[in-house]
Amino acid sequence: MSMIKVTLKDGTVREYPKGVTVQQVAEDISPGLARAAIGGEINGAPVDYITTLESDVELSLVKFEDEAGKVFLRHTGSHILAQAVKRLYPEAKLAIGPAIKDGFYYDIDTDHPFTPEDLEKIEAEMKKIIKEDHQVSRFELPRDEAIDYVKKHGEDYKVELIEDLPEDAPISFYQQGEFVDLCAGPHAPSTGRVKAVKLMSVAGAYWRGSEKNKMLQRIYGTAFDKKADLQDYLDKMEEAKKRDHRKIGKEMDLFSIQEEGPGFPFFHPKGMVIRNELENFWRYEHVKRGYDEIKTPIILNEDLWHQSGHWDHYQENMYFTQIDEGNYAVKPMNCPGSILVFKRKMYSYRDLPLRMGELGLVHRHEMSGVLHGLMRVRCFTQDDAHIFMLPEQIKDEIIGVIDFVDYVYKMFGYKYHVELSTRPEDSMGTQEEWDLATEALREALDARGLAYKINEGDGAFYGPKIDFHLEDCIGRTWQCGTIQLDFQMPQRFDINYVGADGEKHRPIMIHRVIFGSIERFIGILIEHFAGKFPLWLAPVQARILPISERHYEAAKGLQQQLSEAGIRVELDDRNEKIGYKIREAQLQKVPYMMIMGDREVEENKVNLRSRDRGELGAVDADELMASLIKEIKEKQLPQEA
RNA sequence: GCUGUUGUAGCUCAGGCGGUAGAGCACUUCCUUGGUAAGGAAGAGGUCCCGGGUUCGAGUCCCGGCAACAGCUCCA
Repeated sequence: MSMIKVTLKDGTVREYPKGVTVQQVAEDISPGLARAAIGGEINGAPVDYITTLESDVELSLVKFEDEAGKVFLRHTGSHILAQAVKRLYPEAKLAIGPAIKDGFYYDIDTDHPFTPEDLEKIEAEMKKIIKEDHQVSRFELPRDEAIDYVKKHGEDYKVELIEDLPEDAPISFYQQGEFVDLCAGPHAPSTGRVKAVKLMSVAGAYWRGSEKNKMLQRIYGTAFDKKADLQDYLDKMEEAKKRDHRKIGKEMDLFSIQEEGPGFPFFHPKGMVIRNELENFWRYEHVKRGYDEIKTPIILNEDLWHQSGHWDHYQENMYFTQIDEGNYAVKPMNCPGSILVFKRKMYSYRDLPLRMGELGLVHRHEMSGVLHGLMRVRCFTQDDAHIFMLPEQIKDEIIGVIDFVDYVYKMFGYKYHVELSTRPEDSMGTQEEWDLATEALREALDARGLAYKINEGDGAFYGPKIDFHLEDCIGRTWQCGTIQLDFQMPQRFDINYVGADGEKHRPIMIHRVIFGSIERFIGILIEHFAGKFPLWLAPVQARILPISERHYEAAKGLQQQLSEAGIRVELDDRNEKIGYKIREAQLQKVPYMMIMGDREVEENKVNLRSRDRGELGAVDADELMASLIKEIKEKQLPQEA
């Protein structure tokens, strides 16, 4: 019998007979390890416990707590789900069922719509399957036999999947008990390894992700190897949902979205404070970086949109209107307006780069199903800017914007990831221009050493873009900042500058936003801080809480003093106990509470309580004011106790 | 837009089998003047999302809209 060498992660080498399984190796290394681990990786590629080793390999074992281990387990979870569904609904056809972040799903085609009660039944059946502890085994079939096999079982979707597999790909099946599924693996060794499972929700999903195809039912679930981990996960999700900007927005009375205007948010007084602070900050930072500010109209003649290409490439997202006999459109983007401002006069090459910023209100007809609080709306303010420049200025300008975005996001304590979106199918311009533009963005990213992923075909219709994505409370990511390089609009609008040679030349254009949209950015902001805004953004920065009526006058004096210093302060002179007033202020996430009773009034002090750090003790009124102003000016982030 | 779920007081929610609505919080008034997360009492407050239909009678049953939520697709 021939022997093979298995090199383990720690460098030790062992010899085994050819055909040894990963599980046997694990058992051999340490008796019991096979219970603690779930599979392995060979050269970084995950493999099952049941995988047999045919030649010399480097093997590392995957444990339950590893990310890879969770994927194994959840993949098996999705098979258990499919098995349970087939037991309860034998006519159901299976599509695909992968592991995803935090769980798994399975797409199922059946006329029976799954209700929440059905999910409970299915989950109960899954627990039975887990208890039955079926061994998971793998087998391969030649292509024809594989197709016959799934056809025989009426799994039409699987037929399609096999037909689309590459010619030489092995076609593998996984079996657990009576259930067999086409699957590349890897899997947990047995269904009993899945110790905790929970079905989360059902939703529609198109077969192969195309809305032209039939909509299937997707059941989402999650699985863990310990019951306690599942509970932790559910608790965490519960906790995260408390940060939902829609919930906090209502509780703190920041904004609302009414039935009368789906996707058109209303900003309340306290929400406006945040908006205005952000805009003030935005203006200050833009002036510092050499931007001018403009404002262009919301409604413009239809011809303009023909010229810009929006008519051909963006029409289904636009709102239209009529004025006198003329056709007009509500702007979905600010660029054409900016270009008209550029075109009003002749610029010299000495004026470039010309950076024109605009807090521009745009309207886009988004499909009803995609609206989501402030994150996805139908009218929003882009913190836009268009940079007109010479070809040799491209790289520096892009880098300048990348640094600008980084500066702003870091200031809020955000983590972000970057994507580079390339040419979409519906687009204009030549491939050379697109290649050039894409390459310029790539170079700038590389120059800054930023990691990014490529988002194929997701660019704007006029150019490729760099996208900056921020996370919400439950880990969904939202595109905020973006930098788009555009060779098209300058041509379409025939804009020029006069070069050193006295001739006309075509400038190149960058479209960019930092916040993305003020609305979305506020949504992210709310979830990021869970409503506990830094002092400079807090709608109410301080609340004065007098102990009883006889302290009202001194409290009013302090309120006056703070207001005059520009601090947003409220006085709670309701006839309530101090504990009650503190509770309310705390729930409203007011950064500072100033308690005034006999002691404080007598000594011209306040007893300061911080939202994040609790009681801070008596502070002299003047000192207090100075420290508040400092904290606001420095835009300090909240400090936890 | 598609699939599923939901829509009752300002907010969060109850209302088995059809008989014109209830709780807690918030609000108003009174009592209480209380020192770091809810003092007490009384009161006011509802086109039960909208429009049809069935019925002697619809918050409840049927049909059609609208909106929200989860996901898909699409995007800042």
